[in-house]
Amino acid sequence: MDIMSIFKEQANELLMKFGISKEVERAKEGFGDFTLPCFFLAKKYRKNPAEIARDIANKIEKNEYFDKIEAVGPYLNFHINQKKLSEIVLKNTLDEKIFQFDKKGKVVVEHTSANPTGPLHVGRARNPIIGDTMARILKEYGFEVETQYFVNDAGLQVATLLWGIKNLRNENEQENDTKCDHKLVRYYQRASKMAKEDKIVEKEIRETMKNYEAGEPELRELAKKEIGCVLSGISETLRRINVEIDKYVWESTLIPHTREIVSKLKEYLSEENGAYYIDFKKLNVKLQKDKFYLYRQDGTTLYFLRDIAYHLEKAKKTKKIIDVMGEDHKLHFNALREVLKLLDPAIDMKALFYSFVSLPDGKMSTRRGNAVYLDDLIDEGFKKAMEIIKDRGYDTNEENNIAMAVATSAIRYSILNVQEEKKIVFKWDRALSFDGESAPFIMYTYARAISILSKTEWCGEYNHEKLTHPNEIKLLKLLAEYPTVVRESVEKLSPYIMAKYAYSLATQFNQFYRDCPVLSSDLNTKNARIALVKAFTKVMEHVMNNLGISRLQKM
RNA sequence: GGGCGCGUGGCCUAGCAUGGAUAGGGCACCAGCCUUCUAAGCUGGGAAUCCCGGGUUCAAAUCCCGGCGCGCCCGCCA
Repeated sequence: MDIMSIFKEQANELLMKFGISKEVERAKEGFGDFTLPCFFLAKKYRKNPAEIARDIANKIEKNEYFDKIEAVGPYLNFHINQKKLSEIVLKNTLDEKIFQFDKKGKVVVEHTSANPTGPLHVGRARNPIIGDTMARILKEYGFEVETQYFVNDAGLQVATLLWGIKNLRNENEQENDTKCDHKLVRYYQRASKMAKEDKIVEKEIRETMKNYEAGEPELRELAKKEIGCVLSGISETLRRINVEIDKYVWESTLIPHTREIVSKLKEYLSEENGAYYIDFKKLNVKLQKDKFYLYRQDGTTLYFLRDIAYHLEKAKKTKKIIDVMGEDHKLHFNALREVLKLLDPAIDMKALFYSFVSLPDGKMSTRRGNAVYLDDLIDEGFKKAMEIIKDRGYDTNEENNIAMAVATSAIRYSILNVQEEKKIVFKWDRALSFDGESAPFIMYTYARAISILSKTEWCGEYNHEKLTHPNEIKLLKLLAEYPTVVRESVEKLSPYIMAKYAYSLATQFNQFYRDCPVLSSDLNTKNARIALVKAFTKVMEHVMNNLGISRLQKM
């Protein structure tokens, strides 16, 4: 239930009586709640906007939803009736109607899909954090969400890893890392370096890829074991930052379907030295390039083809598909969408693109070995949090829980708090910020609220008219925004809208906390304030859940 | 060279879609606030040519055109 729109519609209705169909806008802080800038009426009435605003303000009928409708210069400002506001917000939040959204059917959200050649690094981490958060918000909005990870076990990168494991691993080598992703990445790094310098190695890797696609049992076995192991390392890291993937789809399982798909695309195909590509000139689609290769000269499949097969597979489940991808995939995605349009016109594909996370001195790359691993960042955050809480009298178990929750939530938030299309330059102190606009700030605020509730018994009754302090009213208004925030995050496919909301909600609660004592107030005020704190914790729980930020009762 | 995205105090960031009222936050810095619901908090302060130049408009950070800078893409890699 969208509470703010109830008030907005009331305002629009009042204006309809003047023949004004332009909708009111949200007013700036200090100018009421909604406003109608009257400039656009100036020509029609041949009067200056301020005069028009004044005229309307004099004639307009108020109703129970508004206290005051006044002209301020050329603006007509609407002030919401506070009692009506507190009544509606408290009631609908406490009985959870504010969290009810229409059911919207299935959607597949693909995210992360990092090559299983090594540990997740901080550059890659933007994908699961944005993807998982988007999936959570879609769920909240009423979608039935399935998240998927496309496991690239068929391409050149993975063949490089397999070749490396087969040829470079020896029993004398110390493999101190306990996680496979960290243990095996060295072979990938060495093998790709060798392939660059040595034509024979490169040829062998291509041979490996070919044999793997052809289904050679020994290689299949090796891949299943070792890639599976790297992947379990990656998913363990993901779990540490509260990311759970519903389904892993291995690329190699799709290769058998590719022949059939290609036969349907025959009329758009061209051949060059035995390699096949889709010619976008034949599709009459203008992209930055025309040739999208499906098969190599040696007959092995290419990512573009496998991705077509994968998306058709997704489309069997639902036509609504959302891909979370780095901005480097934009051209690929546009081409993919065009091809899928031919194969299944009902497919509704959307993409959430994000820009890269780089290091101050340039790109992060597993292959080049200059990446900051996500596991290391989490460990570092854990240490930092431990340092802060070690003298606060928690037992070891609690300490570990709190420090881990703080570290992982802080990392998630530092990514989510930036608009997706802005690039991020990684800095340790920024990624692990615990003050100001950060997850720990939000978690701390929540813990404060919980602490109040834990110190009192509440009868469940309240008189909403007791809430009159400006910081009570502001908090109520912000709570009322929740459904709008969810909807906007979904419509714009932008989790950061939710992240910004979490911060403003926490900030506003802290203002309330400072000015409006709960437990020491007279009984009626106390009960109303408890209701408000309760409402706040309910909304905040949903917000934190949307963002994948852990909730702590104490910290 | 072409395409896409970004450019806001020392650093980071919101606002830009749908032009409007003092450009909102955070970090860092300075000065304050813990005998009263958790100081990971709160209050106050200094700090901005909204990349540059044109244009549209009563009004431009926001729209249009032209530059500049940065990132990404233009692979029989993914």
